[in-house]
Amino acid sequence: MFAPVTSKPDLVAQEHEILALWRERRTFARLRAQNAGGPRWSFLDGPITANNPMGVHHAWGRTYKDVFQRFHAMRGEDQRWQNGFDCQGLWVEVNVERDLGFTSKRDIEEHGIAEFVRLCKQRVLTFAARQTEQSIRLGYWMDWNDPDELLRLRDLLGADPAAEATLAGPRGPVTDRVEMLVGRLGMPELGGSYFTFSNENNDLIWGFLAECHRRGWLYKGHDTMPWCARCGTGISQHEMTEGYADRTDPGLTVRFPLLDRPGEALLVWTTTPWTLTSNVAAAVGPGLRYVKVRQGDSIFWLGRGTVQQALVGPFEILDDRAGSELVGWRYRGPFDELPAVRAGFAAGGAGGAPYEHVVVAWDQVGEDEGTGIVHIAPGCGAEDFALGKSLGLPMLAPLDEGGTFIDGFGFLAGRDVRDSAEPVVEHLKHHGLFYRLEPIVHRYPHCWRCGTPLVFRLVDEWFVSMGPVYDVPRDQLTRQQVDASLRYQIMEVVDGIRWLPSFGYERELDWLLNMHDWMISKKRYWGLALPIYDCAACGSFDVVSGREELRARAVEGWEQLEGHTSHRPYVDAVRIACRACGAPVGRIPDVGNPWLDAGIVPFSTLHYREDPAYWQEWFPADFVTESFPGQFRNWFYSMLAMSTVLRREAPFRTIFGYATLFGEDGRPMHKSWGNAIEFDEAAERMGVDVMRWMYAKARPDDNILFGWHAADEARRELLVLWNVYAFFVTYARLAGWSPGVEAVSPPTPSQVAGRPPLDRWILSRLAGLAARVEDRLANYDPDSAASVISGFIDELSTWYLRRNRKRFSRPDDPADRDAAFATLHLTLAGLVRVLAPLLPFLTEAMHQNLVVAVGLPAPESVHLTRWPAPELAALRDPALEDATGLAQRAVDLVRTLRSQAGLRTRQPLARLWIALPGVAHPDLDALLEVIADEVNVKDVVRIDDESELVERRVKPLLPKIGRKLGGAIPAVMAAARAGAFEILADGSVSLAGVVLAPDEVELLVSPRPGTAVAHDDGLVVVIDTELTDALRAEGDAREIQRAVQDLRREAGLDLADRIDLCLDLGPAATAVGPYLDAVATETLADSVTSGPLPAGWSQAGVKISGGEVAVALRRAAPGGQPEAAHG
RNA sequence: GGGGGAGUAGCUCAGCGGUUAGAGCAGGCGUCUUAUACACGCCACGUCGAAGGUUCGAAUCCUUCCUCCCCUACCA
Repeated sequence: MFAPVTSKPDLVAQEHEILALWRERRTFARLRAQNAGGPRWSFLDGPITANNPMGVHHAWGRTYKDVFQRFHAMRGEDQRWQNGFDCQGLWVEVNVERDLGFTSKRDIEEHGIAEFVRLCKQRVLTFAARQTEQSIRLGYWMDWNDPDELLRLRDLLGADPAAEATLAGPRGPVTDRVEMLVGRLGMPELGGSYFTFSNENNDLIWGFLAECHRRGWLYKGHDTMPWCARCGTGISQHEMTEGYADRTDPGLTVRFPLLDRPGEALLVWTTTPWTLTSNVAAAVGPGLRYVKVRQGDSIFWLGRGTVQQALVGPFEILDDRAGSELVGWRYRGPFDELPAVRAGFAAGGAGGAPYEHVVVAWDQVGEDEGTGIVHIAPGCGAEDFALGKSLGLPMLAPLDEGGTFIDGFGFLAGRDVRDSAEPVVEHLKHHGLFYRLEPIVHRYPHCWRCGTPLVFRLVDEWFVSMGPVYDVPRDQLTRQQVDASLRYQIMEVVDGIRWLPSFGYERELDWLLNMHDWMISKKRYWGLALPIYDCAACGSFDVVSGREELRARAVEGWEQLEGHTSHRPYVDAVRIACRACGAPVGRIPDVGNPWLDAGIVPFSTLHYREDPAYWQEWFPADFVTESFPGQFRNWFYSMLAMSTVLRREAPFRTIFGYATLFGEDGRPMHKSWGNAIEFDEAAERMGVDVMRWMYAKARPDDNILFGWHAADEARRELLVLWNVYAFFVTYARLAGWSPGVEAVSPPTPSQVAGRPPLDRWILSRLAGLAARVEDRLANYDPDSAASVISGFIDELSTWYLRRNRKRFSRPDDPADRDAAFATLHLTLAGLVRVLAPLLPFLTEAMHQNLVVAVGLPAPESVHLTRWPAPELAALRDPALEDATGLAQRAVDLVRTLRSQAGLRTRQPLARLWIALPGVAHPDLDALLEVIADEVNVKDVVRIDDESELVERRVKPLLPKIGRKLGGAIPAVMAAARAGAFEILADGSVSLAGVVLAPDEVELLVSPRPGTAVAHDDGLVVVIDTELTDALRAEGDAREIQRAVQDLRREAGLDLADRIDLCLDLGPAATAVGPYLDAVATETLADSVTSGPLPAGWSQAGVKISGGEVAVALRRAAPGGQPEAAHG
């Protein structure tokens, strides 16, 4: 017997029950065991940063991951089920700093790097545990670590990283030092999620870098890079994605007095006053015109095209020269008295001779902004650096890592660059160099992590060369050219990948073509220790390929690393002998760009090094998916680059990208905007199946607008399904119906041949659904799968069930009733399997009741069943589906007609005529009865010739005749609309003085007003609107019945309660009398009496055609009627 | 700054040469229903961002402009 089902389910409570059920029965472990050894489907998880609780935007991607994994599991495919956590890098550092109240790198060093790194590891474990719990709540099936164990490990790490501890692994307990256990997480002996801080991950990155070095692609660059003063690190081009934001800066115009032209000065504009301290040149455009102007006592030089924007107040033009004539003029710099400037100029530029400020030519100079004369500080700007390098100018670098002016910069020394604008301006004013200051708003790069505006700083960083860009199309490159350029090799790999949506392919290629070399170093603490050994003695450098090599080559400090993971500070202690000169050399202090950590995952997690056979089996991944904004230059890129270097092949076959999640108002979720929804809150208020349904239905390449209203909409849809299920269970319980064994064996067409056409129809639709959804999911098209399912639920509810409702509640034909139950049961049980990957909880709840609770010999979880399409395939009957579709449309047409004629459906009609030209199907007669029943018509008459019921129209086909007729078109169209045409014998049409060939027009039929409606297939329906007294009386009886049913509900009666009924019919009594038996049956009335209504009964009035009628009822005394209760 | 996309009903969007511009949601009215949750029917003259142009015909193609979004960038 099925367990009772409420029509108002508590989905959230139910989800918690299902989670407990899965835990208790170890359902996921059984699924893995069941599929072990099956054909492989390799999914590679993009690691989620374990730095905060997961958000609803993560839940979107994780829903996709779970849907596809569950789907492939239902096809019997073996999978790895490994989640990943991204662990290293600035994300974590910034939060740990914040927790500790740190504001600079000095704070970290004073606190101790070892302790800081340990806190970073602990933070990762904290949020890995948290995200694990949340993911489990989402129904995301993965080989999760026990979150409590992760937290225990975190606490042990905090207590004593060197202590021994034991973890339970899939192959038995593993004992090691706590720190090393943390480093071994995700390895086969421990199982569970992979962590990018793992020993294996870091070691394989060393191998990758060593390989880059072996090929000569790794180098140290000396350049001005964008730099975050707060984080104390360079920002690579890869990280600039979300780094630009509008910012207001001082737009400062200053005077550079000319040494050889007394009283004259260059006017120079800058938005970064601090860089004036390091000015070495002023650049003019050699092709631009420059003018000398007088303003009061002052004489300035500036670009002719800039005088309006740059000058304040009246001026007089005294001279006009080409920029090239200004080149070589000497001027006095704004900060010449600073020791650092004097020293730098004395040392000179590339030539070594002492240097003076001078005007130089630069073809990049424009006149759109500023004064047409550009202040050049090669130590403070990327383009300045390039220019300075080409001209051999001296370079002044005023800032240290923390963005503080270094010694030698006088009154600015020790001052933070972010607070330097005002003192610089004061200094200029004091020295008479100030001209003008006004704020300017412009796009300026900011640190992607902490939001601090970046400065440009002269630094040494390490790069992986992407190779040359050739000035020819890709298909004209030679083999040698490609072999010499990593970027083109990656492009070749990209060619072999399926990109969804397809524009991803173009975008990735575009990025690859335009990207700069990959800056991999970060002057930070928590991250991959770059295995680069840069020898100060001889200037050569070496890259160590792994921890084993380091051990073998260590000449000192190994004992300090022993027992620790290869992180700072312990790894910094090790020195090796320089291969070139033999001197002991230590590691550079830099850590790695975090995308190295995620990019190596196709190798590290698949045991590339330790188990090549395993790697061969699972590489490349069949599928990866992440949100695409930003990932083209991050995870996608780093995986592609690393796989290309190591193997020159694609690390994944299909990549599925999806867009961005916003709040319901279309803006990014933001706590202070009130549109943010936390994952936990969403899960416990809307339920995760509702969330998953929203995600599944969203178009992946569109942004999703997530909110409570959207959730209500999704929930309503799920409740339609739930209500079908609740209906089924309610009536099956009332009827005492249970499914037989045949309910779980694939039904054959002959088994269902005797059932009514609508039964066979819904089963055919189900079979089609399973096939279609399989096709969609196999092609990574989840939204289309969801909408197909949506359509099916709709027709199951509003057509199949609506039409067949009575069959479930009537005992008069038990065979038919059982057929209805069996059909609906099979349909629901099958639908649940098709939906299982998308809605794991709702479907499991239904499966438990529909299949498991009644003892059917089937898997104990819907997620252990196989994809149902193959076993259902034989039930497909396209011809029946077509015929039924026609009937559905006919019903729609009749409803429209009734509505137009003011005849409610409750009022029976004598007959309708229907024309079905050319339709023949063995079930047609039965379907016509379905129509008659649905629209409450006594008799359906099929006619072949609809000509008397319709009028003809002609529709000229404009695309065909447009060119030919030209200006005559308006007249032709008007004639067609007016019906002023003649159909000639050969089928051509004459109108408005023109004859159109048969293939130039379309002949249509349309209803004569007030009678019928034609449909596109030539389907025509007409109703007989004439009402006889008998029809009216029957309609009245139905009206009374409706009133009684409403009254039952008002009185709070149960579905099966029997009643005593009393009617005060008045003059209508005679006419309605013959139909009262039927009313009694439908309303479960044991007795029907007439006359004045008894006091104390529930009462109501109802209008019928014959006047006003009053009804009253009460619950009948139990046992008053021997007949068994039936709905 | 460069490149791309988009501006259509209150909201989300479809239509992308064919004369009467559609759908879903929200709203209004009605119908059906002891599955009370729905569903169905009807209701949209909206300057199709603005202005020009091409055409028999423009939301659709072209030009200019306005607004927004995305990608991209070393601009002072």
